[in-house]
Amino acid sequence: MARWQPDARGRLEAAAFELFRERGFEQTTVADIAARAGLDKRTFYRLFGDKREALFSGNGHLEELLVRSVTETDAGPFEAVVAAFRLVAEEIFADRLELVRARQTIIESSPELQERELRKTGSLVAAVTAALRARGLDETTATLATESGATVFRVAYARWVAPDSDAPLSDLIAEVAAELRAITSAPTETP
Amino acid sequence: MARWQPDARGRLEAAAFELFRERGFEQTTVADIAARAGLDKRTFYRLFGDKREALFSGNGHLEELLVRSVTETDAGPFEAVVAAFRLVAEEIFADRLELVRARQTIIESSPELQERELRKTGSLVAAVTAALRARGLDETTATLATESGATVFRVAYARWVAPDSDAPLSDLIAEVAAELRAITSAPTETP
DNA sequence: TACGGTTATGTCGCAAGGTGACATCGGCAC
DNA sequence: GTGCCGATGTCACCTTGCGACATAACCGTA
Repeated sequence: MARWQPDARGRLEAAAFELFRERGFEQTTVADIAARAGLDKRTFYRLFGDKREALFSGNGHLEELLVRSVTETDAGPFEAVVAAFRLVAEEIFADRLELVRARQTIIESSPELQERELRKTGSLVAAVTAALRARGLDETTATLATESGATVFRVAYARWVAPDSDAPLSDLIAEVAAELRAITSAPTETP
Repeated sequence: MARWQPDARGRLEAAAFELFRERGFEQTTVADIAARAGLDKRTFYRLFGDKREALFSGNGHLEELLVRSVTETDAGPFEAVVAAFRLVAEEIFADRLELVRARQTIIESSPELQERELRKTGSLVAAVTAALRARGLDETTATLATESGATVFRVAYARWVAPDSDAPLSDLIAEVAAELRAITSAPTETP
């Protein structure tokens, strides 16, 4: 997979991450990234569709894990999705807090990157929904379960990434899921 | 608000909408849009931050309506959000099905526009969340209620826009909200 | 009505994103 | 070695988006 020098793709990702941290996303040129990786701009565009994509390569792995988890359980749809996110939290995020925070800082600094992240999570959600449907659930139920699960994850994730947090992500997910149940369960009428 | 010719902004929006329908988003150049509106490319960029923005101008109005609705009720957070979306459905969407469908077709044809839409709804959500917090709710509850409400809206909206739908959007929202309650209310264990 | 000031618009130039076409070079099979 | 193939580089190009400056239309006012 690597001929001239090993792992061109990996080098580009690393270079991009460094430069985005050093100068910010918008102040970094694709040519800069390529140069730091010892490659040409054109090569970057052959490996990544986009300048932004260099930051979003782990998503394939994530999706695979989520889909597998949701597929291999018999739990109710919402529970299955929450469990899948907790698995991901432990397998992928747990021991990478600092890295995740740095990445998050970069993303928050650029509207373009926020948009891209939204789309990425959107396609994760779509994949998980498809997996639920493959278990025989109807479209609406599957979508609702996945989206709610994703919302729970996002809220928990935001708490986890916050500078003063210390609870494990997986625990936070469980807590937030419980809160969501409380809010939606009974129509509260306050006169 | 209009000096040389009336409503430059409106003319640009209309031109963009037309051209996006005729040739597609990517095949349309900002210069094309400006030309059809009888203006210059540079003028377009003074009125819109982006080529994409030409499609997302109604959002201000929407946000205002949502925030007002959520602010002026005493209902529980989730109920308040759902009610706000139903109001928007009636006030803004109800009699514009064809327009909305055309717009949706355009958006679905371009990843860039999908990202933008995601961000737009994201900022709507943020505004509504802020409104709920102003009512004294804590961050997590407010976020969860808003995000869940938005999910309900999205699912209902998707059904409504689908080519074979006929039920009013507002009714669909109510139905989907009920389904969400069913899914999250009781932890289903299927051994 | 002539004036100056304000404001929208036009013109010009340019950096950067993104892409197609073609050249080149390293490795591999034979 | 020869020759092929795939990864990379080079070049040219279009579009987005923006800064700087020029221009023209409208406004109030004397």
